[in-house]
Amino acid sequence: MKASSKYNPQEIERKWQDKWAADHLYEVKENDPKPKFYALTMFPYTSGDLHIGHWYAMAPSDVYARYKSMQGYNVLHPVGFDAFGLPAENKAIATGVNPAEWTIKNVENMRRQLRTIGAIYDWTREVITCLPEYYKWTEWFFLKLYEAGLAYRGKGAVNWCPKCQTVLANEQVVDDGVCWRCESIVEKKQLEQWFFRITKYADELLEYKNMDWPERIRIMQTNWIGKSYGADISFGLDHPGIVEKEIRVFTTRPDTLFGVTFFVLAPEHSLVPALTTKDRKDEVEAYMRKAQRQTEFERTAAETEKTGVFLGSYVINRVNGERVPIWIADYVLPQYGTGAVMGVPAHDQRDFDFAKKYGIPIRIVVAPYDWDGKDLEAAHVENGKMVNSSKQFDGLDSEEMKSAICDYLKSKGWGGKTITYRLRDWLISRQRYWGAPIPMIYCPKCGIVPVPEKDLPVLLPPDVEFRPTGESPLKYCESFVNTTCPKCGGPAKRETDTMDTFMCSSWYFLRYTSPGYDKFPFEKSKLKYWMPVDLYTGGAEHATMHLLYSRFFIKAIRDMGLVDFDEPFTRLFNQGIIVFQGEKMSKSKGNVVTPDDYVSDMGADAVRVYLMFVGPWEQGGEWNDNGIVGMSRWLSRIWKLASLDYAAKTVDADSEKECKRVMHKTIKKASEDMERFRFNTMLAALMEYSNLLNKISEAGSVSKKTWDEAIKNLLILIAPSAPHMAEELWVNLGLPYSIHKQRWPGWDPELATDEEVTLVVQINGKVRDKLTVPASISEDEAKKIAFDQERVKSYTSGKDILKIIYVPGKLINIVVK
RNA sequence: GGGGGCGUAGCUUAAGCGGCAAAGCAGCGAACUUAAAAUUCGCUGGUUACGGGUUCGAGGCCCGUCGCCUCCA
Repeated sequence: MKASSKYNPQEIERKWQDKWAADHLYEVKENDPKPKFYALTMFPYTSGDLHIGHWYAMAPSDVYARYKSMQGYNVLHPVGFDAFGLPAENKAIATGVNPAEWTIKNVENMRRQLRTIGAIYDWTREVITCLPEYYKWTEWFFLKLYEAGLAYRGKGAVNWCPKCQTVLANEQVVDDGVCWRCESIVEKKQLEQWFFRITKYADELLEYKNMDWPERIRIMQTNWIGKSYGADISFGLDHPGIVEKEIRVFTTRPDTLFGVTFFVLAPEHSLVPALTTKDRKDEVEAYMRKAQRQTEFERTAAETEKTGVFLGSYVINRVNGERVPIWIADYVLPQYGTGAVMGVPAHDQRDFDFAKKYGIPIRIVVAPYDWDGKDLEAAHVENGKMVNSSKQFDGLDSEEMKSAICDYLKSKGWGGKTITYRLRDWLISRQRYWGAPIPMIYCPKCGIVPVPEKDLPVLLPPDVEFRPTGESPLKYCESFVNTTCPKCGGPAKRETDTMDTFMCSSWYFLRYTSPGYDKFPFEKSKLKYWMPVDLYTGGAEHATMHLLYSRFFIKAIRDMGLVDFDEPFTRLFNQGIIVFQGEKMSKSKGNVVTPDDYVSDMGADAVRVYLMFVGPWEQGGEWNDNGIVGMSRWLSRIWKLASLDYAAKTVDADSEKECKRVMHKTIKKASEDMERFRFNTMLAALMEYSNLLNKISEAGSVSKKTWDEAIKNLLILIAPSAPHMAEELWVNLGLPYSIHKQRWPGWDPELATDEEVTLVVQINGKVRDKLTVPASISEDEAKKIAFDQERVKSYTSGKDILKIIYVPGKLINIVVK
């Protein structure tokens, strides 16, 4: 039984992975009397290699899933691959290798790497989004969204990435206006594209119904949706040669309407050429060209100086009949609101700077409550009392003014209260090959016709030519493009754009519930059993992309009657980032840590345990080669402890008690830390526990029975974290296979509390003595003992005792003078 | 510029309520060894970023400064 005295992870890890698989130990069934728990980790993109970041996402979530399973839940913890996407296609363009081949090869490698983690993945449920059996249903969902009026074709200024040769959704343009994937500067293009009507759900997306999500992510989504209350206001236009008689603006500050002293259009605004007077023409055109060259970020950043040009013409502020000069300025963007804003320098800092620069009057209409009548040094953006706004409104508080002016505008037909959102509809067309085809047909007679359901999937043609220009090969694939109209049977052309891969990831968690089902995207009864996801873990970078899209998707199909819940992910948790040498790991910096070497060297259990120990999971941590060695040594010490032939020598009651007490304390601590994902502190507690057991083993101070129980619990507590080692030691002790089917232990609160405590005695806040007393000691008794101490007497004799502070179980502080 | 978070031993992190500043690694020493590695035992290591305040008592609370991260503009 004690044959293998040395910890040899290479040998046992492989052995148990094979045995668990052969025994179908982790395959999950729905007909289980235990309560269900769906623990999901964001599936990886098929980049080809599993790096340490993947491990950091997957190993701790596996620990938690295992813990839930030992607690008596029927746990679904699946894995799959996000397999469509640009890198595969770029590879094809560069090297000629087929994207499907490249991807599947990567899947195979990553699958092999994933198996080394030793997770409880049920591999029978694996999902790969680029396989026809999966993307058939992605297309099917597109058709359903189209039928529901949630997918439409629209024209607009879109984000175009010149390097990826495709359009991007707003969410996919990050930081300084660059592509989220390749960091090229994004350009604007006018194109016809497919959109999903996510804005229809803007309000419901702000509800976060029954969602236990980090505040941070909710704030990011709320900011992204950007609901703002304000007013829509019409300004009069009377210009020879222009049919329009008004320009409308949106503002969140209708209360400042009487303070308007200039009016700004985006340089791209369609009325700009007509509104430009002859003498201003050259200057205006030069300015428009300059604006075009700048990125959105450069134009709107707070640091860049605001510039503009007067057009020479005017709008009418209807509430006071004033002629307001029209300017163009690059800080106004055509795609936000109406591409026009009213300039109120007294109450908006950007407008203030602009007015100062060009000598435009600054008129105060919202007076600060303590205003002395002097000019402002900076814009007054807070509330105040209305002035200079006609008799009807002067004296109102600016908050009251907001609704008063809106009512007034409405009564005159000049506008009124309105709500706007920053959120735009989700642009899902991609001019690329490696994605799920959009199942639509263009017929010269019938127009846009959806592919009938029975003809799904629209398959990607395997034999296409990848051009170095980056253009989609589908456009030039005759056999793909040319088809017949399902309505009239005449010749027609297929849509050659494919779907944004975020569409694939908006429903993959549904597919895990019904592996291989071919009549529908999921089996309704199984979906009903598992969904919603109880715990979803992954990186925070998906806050306004994947996580928002998935929420929209579920709401959309709920309204079609396909599911009966409102939100896909009940609890969300974001792990932090593992850095190396103080920097985020990236291929370009060449500081990527590959887990494979560490796994073959020290074992998967050591890597798992180390990643759990580097810091709180949500915070991430620093990868350090020395650190993992320490963890590996600790596992070796546990190996030794659990393998040694324990013999009781001098059994004493105190040691027995202490052993049991620490055991119960450790169970308590480990359970509580598990619930909070504080794996690092859980392991610290397990270390202290194993250190104690080590001392006991040398002294032989507890009975064999107590020892066996202590070791048994140690192994169970470490089983989720180091599953291979725990299983091997468990079986070696002759205990019934498998440790992973054992119940997580409970603790006895009475046994977990200390019988004796150390009471600190302070004089004037300084520690002067320490007493060991029974935990149940009364206040009077404690004080009496404290004052009996010689050390205490030496500090108190001859002095006045002003105050005694007693904190039960902690300290006595005697204040003397 | 605004919101949020963080700053504790050389490194990575602990200290639910304000109440003994801890652990792992690294470092040093010892045992074992011909020697080393490995292992075991022991030790060292602190102005809790800085400056003020509240309190009997502050790593924690309040105010200010500096540095880093993050979201928004």
